Amino acid sequence: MKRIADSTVRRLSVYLRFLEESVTRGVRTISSEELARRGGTTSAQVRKDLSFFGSFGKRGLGYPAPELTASLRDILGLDRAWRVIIIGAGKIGTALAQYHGFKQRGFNIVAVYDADARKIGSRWEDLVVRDIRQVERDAQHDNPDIAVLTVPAEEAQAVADRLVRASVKAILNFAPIQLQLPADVTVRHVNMAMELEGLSYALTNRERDGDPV
Amino acid sequence: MKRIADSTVRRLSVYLRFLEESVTRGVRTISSEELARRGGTTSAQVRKDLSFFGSFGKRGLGYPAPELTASLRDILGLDRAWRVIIIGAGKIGTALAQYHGFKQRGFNIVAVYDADARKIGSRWEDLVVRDIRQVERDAQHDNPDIAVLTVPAEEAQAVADRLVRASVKAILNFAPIQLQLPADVTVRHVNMAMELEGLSYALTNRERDGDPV
DNA sequence: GTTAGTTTGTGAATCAATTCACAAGCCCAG
DNA sequence: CTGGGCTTGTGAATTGATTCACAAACTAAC
Repeated sequence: MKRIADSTVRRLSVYLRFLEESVTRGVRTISSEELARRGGTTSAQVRKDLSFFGSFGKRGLGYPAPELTASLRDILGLDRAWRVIIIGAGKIGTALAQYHGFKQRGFNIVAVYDADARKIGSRWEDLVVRDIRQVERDAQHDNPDIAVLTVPAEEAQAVADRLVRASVKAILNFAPIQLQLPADVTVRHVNMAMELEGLSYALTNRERDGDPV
Repeated sequence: MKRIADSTVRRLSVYLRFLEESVTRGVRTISSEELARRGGTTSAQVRKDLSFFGSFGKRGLGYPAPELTASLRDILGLDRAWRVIIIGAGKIGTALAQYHGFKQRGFNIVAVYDADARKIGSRWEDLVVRDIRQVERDAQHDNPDIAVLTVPAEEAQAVADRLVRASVKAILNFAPIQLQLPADVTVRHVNMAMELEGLSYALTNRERDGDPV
């Protein structure tokens, strides 16, 4: 199979969310045009994205919503539960750990870690904050699939190195630095400072880039 | 001036962060090669990105770190303070409101809104949670530049419409839906569910896409 | 002042993503 | 069971982003 672009996978996620909502509303069939409108793209793009994975629609009719939903869940690997650990029991880490939307979508938080002795041992719902230094050892029986990194930028690389030693193959990084990692580890970045700066740029250069004010 | 790609602006942000750190360490000069290594890209890419905005380096030597930092701050519009409002006083909104890194970088939170009567009126640091229904009126004197949207997906579009009426021109959207907005409003998305699903896809299809396991 | 060694800035070339455009296939009405 | 009206699936064309590759410009050493 051909390599699928990141941007394609992102869009599948967007389609899936809208599809799930449509299915609960009882929608049976949906067109690429409708998916495009709600996904902020074009119908050709939707059809091309889906065509990488197969032929899901009926000409003249559209896509069967429940079946397409199931196919996308399968493609994205969402029909199993993933074991997630959170590193960093600060503001963001806390908010994420308490957010139940993750578990609902199959991302189960199995442990929380921190380096701060004052936080280690404290309890959150049914989890106890553990010492980051035991993550390599813990990983041998916990087998975490995904690590969410919410530590300060200065510590992020060192923690990431630990995670690599613990055989974690996927990292969601909230620290505003580019992690240096082996090629078999997948990283996604969530960088609010970067997004805000992007907005700052857009506001500052509005005229330049041709948006009518 | 030519339209600058989003991906370019994102990278400038990354370069800036590393440059600021380098300057505090006393670094005087930095090469495109070094910026590339720390920014997860190539030296040609760094030079091309910077060349859209001018000629900042000296051949044979590299870029003067303090001057380049200042230029990037200027390009990104970071030499002024931006007025930010947060909509949604839930877990994420709370975490963001309390995060002082924003103010440090010139993004001042001037108000927090919610629709829930139980939250309205409660105090956070020096802010009082306001009723979302007054955002249009408040905007006339508060003049917010950027709105951070941390409300449930179902409400996000309705709130975004309010923000448009309040003349907000930039939105940072944490809700997992694609907002429909006029062309003169810039949106950036932070979608953790999407990023996690991207990791799920990568883990599921690891072999396919050629990463040695 | 000359030379060796660097590193930038940038057109040209390549690679990747998106859009176009239309044949093929399906539904439904009559 | 036939024709009109839609919508998919997909090569081809286009647009956009990245990488290549090298002349130009600088430093430092002698």
